Amino acid sequence: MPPSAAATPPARRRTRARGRESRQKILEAAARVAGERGYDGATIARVSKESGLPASSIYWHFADKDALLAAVVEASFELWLGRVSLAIGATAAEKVRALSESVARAFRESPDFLRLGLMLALERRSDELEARRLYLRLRHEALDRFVGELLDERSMMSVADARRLVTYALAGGEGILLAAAAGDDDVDELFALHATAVLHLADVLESGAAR
Amino acid sequence: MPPSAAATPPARRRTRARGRESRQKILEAAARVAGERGYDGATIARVSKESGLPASSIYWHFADKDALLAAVVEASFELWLGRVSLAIGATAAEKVRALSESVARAFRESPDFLRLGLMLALERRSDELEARRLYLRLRHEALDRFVGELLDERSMMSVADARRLVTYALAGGEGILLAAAAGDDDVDELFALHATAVLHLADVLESGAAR
Amino acid sequence: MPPSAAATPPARRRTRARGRESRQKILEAAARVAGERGYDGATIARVSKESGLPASSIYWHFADKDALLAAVVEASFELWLGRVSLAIGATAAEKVRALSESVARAFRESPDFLRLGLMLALERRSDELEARRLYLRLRHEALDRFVGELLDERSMMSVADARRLVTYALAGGEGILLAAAAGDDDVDELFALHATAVLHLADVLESGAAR
Amino acid sequence: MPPSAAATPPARRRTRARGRESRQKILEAAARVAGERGYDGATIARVSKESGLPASSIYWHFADKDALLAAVVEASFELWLGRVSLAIGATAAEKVRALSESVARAFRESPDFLRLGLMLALERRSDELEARRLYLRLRHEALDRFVGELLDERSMMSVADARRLVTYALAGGEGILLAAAAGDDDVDELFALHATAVLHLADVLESGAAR
DNA sequence: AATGAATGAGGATTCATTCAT
DNA sequence: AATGAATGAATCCTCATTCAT
Repeated sequence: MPPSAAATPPARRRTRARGRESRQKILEAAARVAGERGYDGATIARVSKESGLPASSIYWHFADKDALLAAVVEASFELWLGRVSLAIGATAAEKVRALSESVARAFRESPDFLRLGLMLALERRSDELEARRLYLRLRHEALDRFVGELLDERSMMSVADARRLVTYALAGGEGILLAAAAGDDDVDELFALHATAVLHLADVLESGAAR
Repeated sequence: MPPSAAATPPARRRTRARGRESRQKILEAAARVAGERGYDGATIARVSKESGLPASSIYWHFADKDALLAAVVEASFELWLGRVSLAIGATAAEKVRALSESVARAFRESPDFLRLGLMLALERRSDELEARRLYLRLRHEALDRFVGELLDERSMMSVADARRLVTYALAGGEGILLAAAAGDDDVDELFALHATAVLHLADVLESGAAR
Repeated sequence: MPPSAAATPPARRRTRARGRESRQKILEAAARVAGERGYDGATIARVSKESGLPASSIYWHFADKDALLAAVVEASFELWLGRVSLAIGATAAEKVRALSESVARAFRESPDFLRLGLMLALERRSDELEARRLYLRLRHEALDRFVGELLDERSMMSVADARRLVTYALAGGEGILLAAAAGDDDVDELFALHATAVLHLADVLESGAAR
Repeated sequence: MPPSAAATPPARRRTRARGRESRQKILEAAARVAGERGYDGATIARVSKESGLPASSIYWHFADKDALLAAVVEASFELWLGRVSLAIGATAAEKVRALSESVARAFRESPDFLRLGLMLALERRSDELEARRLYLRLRHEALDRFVGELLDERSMMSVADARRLVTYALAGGEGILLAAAAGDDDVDELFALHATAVLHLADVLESGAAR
């Protein structure tokens, strides 16, 4: 049924500006909804209600639902990456510790976006989703960047090992996020354990005795 | 209304038996579909086509979609738990190693069911899903059982620490499953790293220096 | 879904007796349900749940839904008519008064059945309902009987006038039932007014000045 | 997404206007169908076919079936009330007679809408219907208005008596409508009797001898 | 005398999307 | 830069009914 005109029609401003604003509102609403109910659950109607804009307006800003969610993924990922401070430190141990910590922080700060990402990763449908493809690509790129940061100097770890380590560090973080979603609430302790584990693995890998 | 005479009295139990069979077919079809496309993607129409039974027949066996998926979760979980062989071993280290290994095996063998579980865990909708609730409860119970197995003798680990360790072991496994879904394909290596990490954490926790 | 076997399977008794019993239970359940929600709302599933018998058992006792509701109408009408004591009295006035009173009583005592009747009367579907036809026929017959009772002696009223009077008496009662359903709760007062009105009309009609 | 240039600026307000039109068409179709087959019988599919608009369009204009039928009730009631000309007259008798007549006329002219109303009034389901609630409320308001018209000058009747009288007048009309639906076809004569009866009751009530 | 199981048709409602303005 | 209105396909689920046992 017609959405019965919620807010007051705001004084006609710069149309361009309004445009950006609306787009932003839609993106935020979509991020919220998709973070809560996944790709399928993020219906256009729900995004419309949440953003206050009619469904047809969403289609003015985005080609279709897939494009909208891809845009959400892109924007959110950017924000998230920004939050993951670079792993700085003189020794490898320091760098690994810094990496662990920043991952933990980033996970604790953007649970909504990450939940969406994980849901997208789990999807297995035949019609490939652009949003999913993009998430996986960005995740991959982030992983590469972390590897680079870990290695840039004379490290005793091989590239392959560094990649393994970073992959494990990330996967562990995601697993903890999942455990949190499943109700295991001592997330902080889990992250602490994870840090210990990753440090140990770094040690092992560096000393060459790797797996 | 009443027929004039009695019918032929032959071969009893046909419909009864067929009922069980159909129920099973539906359950299997639903498990397959839901493992692939999640709760929302597991439409009744899809399950109907996959199982060969009309949609209305599905409703004879299950109250609604939620009850169907809850039944899937229950049956699959049972199967899965059966696959996780008990963690036997004399020393704590042996038991931890056995635990790691069986978790790894179980994860590699039932990826479909676990994917469904992870998707359910990530859902965050207002209308609570019975299927989700059940999955979380069963996961919790399994965790408890693992803790019990780890502790039953004179262990130097506190109950709390054992729970932490098991939770981390499980979360890590789930994270690796996720990483696999995200395209990191060296799953075996990740599980190897995970085993090393869990063993190390067990050591740390046992020596009392627990965080 | 399968109704999960509610009551204990009662000790196998005379099958014939059980048959009548079941039929009765179904009839009562159907009367209740149909009195509450009308013909369309009286679904076989609802009657099944209310009676405790499976839907297929209902079809063993009744050819189809229409036949079931027709049986309900027949049985209920009989009961109802039994409650309307004959209009006895020496003078016409006394008889009219007796008629009014017994109608009022009967209406107050069988509201469920009467509601069903009124709903059936209001139906206007192309596929004629047997239940509806039967109700209308029985109502007509009851009306005739009342007319007969009013007239059997040397009355000054013409047959046509008596029929008019009885029709009005009945319609008024039905209207009051409706008003009650609509929330006008002083039903007793309305029946009192109605009695006064009918008596007056009897007077008018008898004195020949009838319209 | 944004087209490169502006479109031609001609003839505004077409879709807007069509919207009202469609809504009206749906409302009319629904009134027709519901008047014929009641609430349950008024399926969305039927209304869709009758109105010429697809089912999904009906849901653009109305939240759900209940809201649609409530809108039907509201619109029809308004029309109906408009038809019941005010009860004017110098003496009470004249006013009562005018009331009777206008009620009779209104009943004869809007049988479809009234049948729907009566069916709604008779419903007794657990999930309360908004359409039913609205009908009852409007009927109540109309009753109040009639009472007001009957009383506004120095009348010898108490408010309570006036209310009784009006309630009886209305209930009688409804009963006659029902009798008509049940096949008693001398509706005009019944209304004549009813007028006589109501007039007499007014007399009785005014002379203070009220029951 | 019953009943588990099945089924096609139809129930209300929501979906993503389009189009004229 | 938007948005009211529309729409066909799909959603979940219920319907009356049948049939083998």
